Amino acid sequence: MSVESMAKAYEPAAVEAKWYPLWEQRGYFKGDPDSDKTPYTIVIPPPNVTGVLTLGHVLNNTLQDILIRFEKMRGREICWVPGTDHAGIATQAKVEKFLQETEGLSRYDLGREDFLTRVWEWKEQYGGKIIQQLRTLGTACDWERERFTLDEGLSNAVQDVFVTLYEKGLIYRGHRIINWCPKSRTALSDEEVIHKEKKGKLWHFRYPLTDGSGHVTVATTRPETMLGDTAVAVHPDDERYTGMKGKTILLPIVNREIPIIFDDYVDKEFGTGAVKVTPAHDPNDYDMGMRHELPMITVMGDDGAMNADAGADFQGMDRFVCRKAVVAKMDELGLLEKIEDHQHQVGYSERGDVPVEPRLSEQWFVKVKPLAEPALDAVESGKITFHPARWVKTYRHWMENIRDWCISRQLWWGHRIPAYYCAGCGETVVAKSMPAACPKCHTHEFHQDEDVLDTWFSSWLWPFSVFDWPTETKELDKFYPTDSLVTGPDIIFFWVARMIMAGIEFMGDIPFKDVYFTSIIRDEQGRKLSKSLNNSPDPLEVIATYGADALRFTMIYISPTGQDLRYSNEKCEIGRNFANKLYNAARFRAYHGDRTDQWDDLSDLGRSDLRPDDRWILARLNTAVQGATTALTGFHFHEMCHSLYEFVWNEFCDWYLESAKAVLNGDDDRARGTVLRVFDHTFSRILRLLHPVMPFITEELYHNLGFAGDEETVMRAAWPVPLAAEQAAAMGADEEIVSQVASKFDLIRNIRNVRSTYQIPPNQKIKVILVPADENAAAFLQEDPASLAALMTASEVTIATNYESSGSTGTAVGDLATAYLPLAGVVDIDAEKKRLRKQEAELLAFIEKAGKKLSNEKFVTNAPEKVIQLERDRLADLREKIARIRGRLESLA
RNA sequence: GCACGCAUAGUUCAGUCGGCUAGAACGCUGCCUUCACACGGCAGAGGUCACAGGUUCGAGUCCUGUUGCGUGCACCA
Repeated sequence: MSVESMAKAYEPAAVEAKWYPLWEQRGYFKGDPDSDKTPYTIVIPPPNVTGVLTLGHVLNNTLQDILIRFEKMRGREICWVPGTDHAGIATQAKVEKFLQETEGLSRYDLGREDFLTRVWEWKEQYGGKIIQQLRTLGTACDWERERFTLDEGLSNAVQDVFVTLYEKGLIYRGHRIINWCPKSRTALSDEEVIHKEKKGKLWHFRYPLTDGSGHVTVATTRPETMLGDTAVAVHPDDERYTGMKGKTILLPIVNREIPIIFDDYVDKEFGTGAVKVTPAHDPNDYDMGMRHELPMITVMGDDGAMNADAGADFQGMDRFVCRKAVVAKMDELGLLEKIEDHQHQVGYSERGDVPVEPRLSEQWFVKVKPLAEPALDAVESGKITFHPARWVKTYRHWMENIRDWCISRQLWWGHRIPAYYCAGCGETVVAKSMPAACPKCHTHEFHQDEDVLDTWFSSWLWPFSVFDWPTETKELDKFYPTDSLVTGPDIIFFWVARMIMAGIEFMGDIPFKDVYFTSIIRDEQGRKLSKSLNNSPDPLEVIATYGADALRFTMIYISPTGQDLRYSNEKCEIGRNFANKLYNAARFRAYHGDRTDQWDDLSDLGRSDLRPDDRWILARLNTAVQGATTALTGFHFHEMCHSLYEFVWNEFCDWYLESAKAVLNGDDDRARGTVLRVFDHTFSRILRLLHPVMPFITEELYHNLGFAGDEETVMRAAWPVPLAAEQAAAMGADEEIVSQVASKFDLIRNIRNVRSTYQIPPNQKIKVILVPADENAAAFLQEDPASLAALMTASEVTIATNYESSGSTGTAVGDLATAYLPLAGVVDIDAEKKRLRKQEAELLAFIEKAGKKLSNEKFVTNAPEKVIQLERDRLADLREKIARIRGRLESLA
């Protein structure tokens, strides 16, 4: 590609639009079950079919894409299965709202069948938007395998599982108190209830004793439930109430006679020590009700309004309206003793965002304890690894205290429960299809259970249902168990734990080996992103402004390990600027001609063929390759981005590229060729290392610089491996060169500092005389004076054993040498002394510290020899350097 | 209440096994349209590693406690 056709700044839009369709068409993302390669599989956490791309998805899917592309380059047969979740409540609510707004119809107007037809229509038209949006991000998903949790195959798996668990006795139907969402009018699982800290009131009511001998004061946060009270409970040891044994209470307003019961559950210290008991509307009261065989009176309907059993005065009232009415009535009756402010936790429906109502009803449950035990063991034993590991504790706590999972939902959108009830005798038959005849009464008439299943009852099967389980497909054989799961810690119970249970139960094997929990994204003020705060940036806009690569890189670069991530759009400048840096390094390369022929393999090059700076960059590249590989295999994405960023920017561009100019702008063709080979070799590796994070620009530049053929891709290039130790040694790309060149850069920096002090224009070339600190330094500096001159912007670099400065001369004291800069008329003796004295003071502080350490006998006797020697060497170096500074100061005096 | 996490430069964060002068980005100061890049370069300023103890030759790092912030779980009506 010609330099002229390359714009000065990188423009990602066209590049990104060009590559994605090519990748997809050429089938680079396809997972082949017949391949001989070791598979590497990821199943996407299926986003809601109603969803649009959020930053959370960007982070999550970028991480998966990094793993997939990394493992593909490492030679694995990759398979990343995408798809969407039917998201029961969310989708049903969304379509209901849509129908209400567009046609003024409710789901009841349409009826179940027609409503479902409309939801499917809606799904076809508007659903799965996010699937298209993910392509914009560059994700290497195997789109031909896209699945939907409500498609035919997955529904089959769901039914199969339901029937199996029922037959094993792990699914049962029971009359229990469950969490009810009055807005969505459905049961919820415990996990779908969010506890919010709320300021409330504690009302103290007087409940008169039936015999007229006084009253008991009860405290409640929920006055409306008193209409369903069937007892008052006190602690058996509470002396205040010992005389109440056998007595009853005449429940005010309702005028129902209810017993006083004695139960350990009651806390004597709280409130008045007496609790009103409403078994149908409180889980604890329900337990007491069961223990004491109390009647259970439901006083509310499914919409949260009071029913007939609440009494004619309250029937039809909303629960919160009724609360006020009951308090007013009690006050009127003179039975309201006092009202206290009370801070407490109120359970809210995750989806409906209204307080949940504990409600007694007939629901289906999964008995999870037997499933949880092996699932806990899989994580504790290390068969499954969590990253970061601390989530294991959270997981363990939940698994050890797990309660049965309420799986029935009073919705229409979802997998219908495969239970059939005989019209004749009421017999329940659980089967994948409507039974032909009742096994008991031989009736042929059945009706299917009206309820559908919790959405998570299909997603927990996702890692194998996407491969058409229970059919024994070759995909299932090849790609299960999957390798890594990337997801948010917020769904560890909803999804991760349950997938582990299902995998072990139905496949007999764990569903994945590693689980990486992503950061939670917050805005700059640390608030969670939410629609209502209007602080959720639209990733598509960000991509349009900065590019997908920039967004991807930035997200990973700024996400701290295992903590929340603070995001703002401006931070995408990090990724954009970095992409631009890479692009311009490529542009620089293009100025200097076509790709070299032997760019990939440098094994013919020996130490003497290479300049110190070439050897240095090859050694640093080795470190970068090792670092990136270790970081990625350990799921340290953030670390990988930081180290590559620094390598590319601070080492490759700031130093190597500048040093290369010394040769490239010269006229030694052989030397030019070698430097270009080293450049091409290093830059091609940089592009490969960065490809998983920044797929578009790396592919573009890999082609532009001729590293890939027309039909090829950087995706199929091998992941870089460090040089073998012998080869690195033969090339002189070793520790010694790294340390020498670091010292050289220190010297150059010192010289630049002098230039800066005297405001020498950056392009003005000056004479530099170097007096090396010792013979090694002298030999090293002699090796490549050209790069020294280039990096110092020197007209002439003289290496001398000593130098008698005369007149106006600046001095730079570095590790390798003292540099003299004859600068006629600009050097200020006082400024010069000041600068040197500052350097002297700094060194002195370190010398004292090191001296103290070494004169400490305990240090010398206890510390490892290596550490002591290091300290001695350091002290010697510091002393040598400070002597040079002092010498110079004397000569200035 | 229980559990987990966090506290390092103005800000957001790195800092591996305890060991060389604690790093980066953004921001800040000065110089520079220089030949890949002003989405840039060069030079620089900026730190009581929350606090108090302890272990150690040596602590940002390990231990104990304190304070502050955050998250998860939990039936206190």
